[in-house]
Formats: sequence, structure tokens, C-alpha cells
Amino acid sequence: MPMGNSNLEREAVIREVGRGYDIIKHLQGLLQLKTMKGEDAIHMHELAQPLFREGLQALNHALCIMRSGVGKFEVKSDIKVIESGLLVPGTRDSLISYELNPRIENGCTKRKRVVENSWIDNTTMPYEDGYQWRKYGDKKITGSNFSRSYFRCTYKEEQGCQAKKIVQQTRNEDVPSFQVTYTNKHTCYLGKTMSPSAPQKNPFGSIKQDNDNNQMLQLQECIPGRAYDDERQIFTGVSMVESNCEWDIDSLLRDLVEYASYDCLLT
DNA sequence: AGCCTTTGACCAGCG
DNA sequence: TCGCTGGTCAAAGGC
Repeated sequence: MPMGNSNLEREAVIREVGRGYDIIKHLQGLLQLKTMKGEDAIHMHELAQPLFREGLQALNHALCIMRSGVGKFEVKSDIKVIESGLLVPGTRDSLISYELNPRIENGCTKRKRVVENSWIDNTTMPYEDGYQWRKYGDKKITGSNFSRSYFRCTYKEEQGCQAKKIVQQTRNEDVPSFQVTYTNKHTCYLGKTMSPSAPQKNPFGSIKQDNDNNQMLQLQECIPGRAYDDERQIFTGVSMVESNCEWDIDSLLRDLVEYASYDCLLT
């Protein structure tokens, strides 16, 4: 396939993912209207359902485009939207993006030290993603005004957790911007050494800390097939998106609407 | 005392 | 092979 088509594919993927992101942000706002009851809640469902479908279709479309260009354009990460879609590190006010696979053949540039199982998160809050990190390095990067910081999971020795992240500031304006590259998923259990009252440990940024315990307990009781893991502060059980990216839109829609309905009942 | 960050040295990939 | 650069290690010092 000519290179021009590859660029078109890339633009199409970016467009579709961007559309999905915008829709999900709208849905997020909808779900945070916790005061809705009765008919209002039903009306919210009517609004949310087509949005859910459209957002998932946009992301599904992006995946289809990527699949059609196997070898030229593929996600290098096995990231999934985990645990009822509630917790993806650093997603508050942030946009998760994927890098092109650097191991592209046929004359394209190769980048060094390819790291598998990594993904990039552009965020304004690089140090508040719900996990505990230990800094192990700092490097001045050529061509950048900012140094790059290297972090590994605090529980690497204790629990063998291989998660790492690299934080690179990209902007220094009123609201500084950071590019955070995560490598490997956490296999540790945070809560074993966590203080339950530590607000920065809470991955649910939009929910006030004072209400968290009650809300999570209620959710734990309400959502069938899903348990809230107090130690990891995440929902376990059904994953909404499988790691192989085989998206079943109908089942995902059911899951999301189900979660939305329980969320709205918790007023 | 234990855990953290800082920082210079070292190592490895790439051109 | 060599130099540049990014990623990691580990000692030192701070909290």
C-alpha cells in the first residue's frame, strides 16, 4: 500500500478516536449528574444510550482501520479500559493516546529501545494517578527544556510489580502539560501499605473523598457480578473491553448503561 | 531506621 | 568502531 494511504489511515484513526473521546467526555458529564431521579434518570438513559453507541462505534471504527493496516499501523500496547471503565491511570483531565509502533519496516524511521506494553497519557497531573511510585532517575533530554523523570512502582521489590512510568513535561504555561509513558501494568496490591484516608490515593477524581467509602460500598452492593477491591480501590470482575480489543458493542452498552443506572441511584 | 529523592556513573542501542 | 543519547543503577544525603 502506498505511503499516502497509511497517512490517511492514521488521520482517520486520530479523527475517530478524537470523536470517541469527545463523546465519552459528554457522557462523563451526564453520569456526574447524581441528583437525577425518576423520570429524569430515565431521560438521562435515553440521552446516554445513543451517545454510548456512537462513542463505541467511533472507537471500533478506529480499531478496524488499524487492523486493516497490520504491520504499518498498530497499537503497541495491550491497554484496556479496565474495571468497569472507572480507572485508567491519569485519565482525569487527560487524554490517553497510543504511539505508532516504532518497529515499522520499509524505510520508515526506527526508534531505539522499543518498550512493549507501554502507552502514553498526556495529562496535567502526572503525579496523581492512584499508584505509588519511586523516582529512580532524572535525565536532561536534548531538544527539550525539561528533564525527564523515571519512576518505578514502590512495590517492585516487595511484590515484583514491573510497572514503570516516564514523566516528561511538554509545556510550561499556566497549566503545564506532561507526557506520561506507562510501561507494564501494575501487579501489586496498593492497599496493603496505603493509608485509607490518603486523598491522593483515590483514583476516582470526580468524587469527593468524604463520600467515597459510602459510595463505593453502595456500588459494591448494587452492581451484580462486580466486587469493589478495597485494597486496590478498583472494581474487579467483568472487564468492559477485553485486552484483545474484540469489542462487543451490545454487551458493552449493557454494561455501561447498567453502571450509569446504579451511579444515578446513588444520590 | 526506613524510605525517599538527587545525581553522577555506567550501560546499551543506534547512526 | 566510535560518539551520542536515553535508560538504569547505586551511593549519598534529606526528611
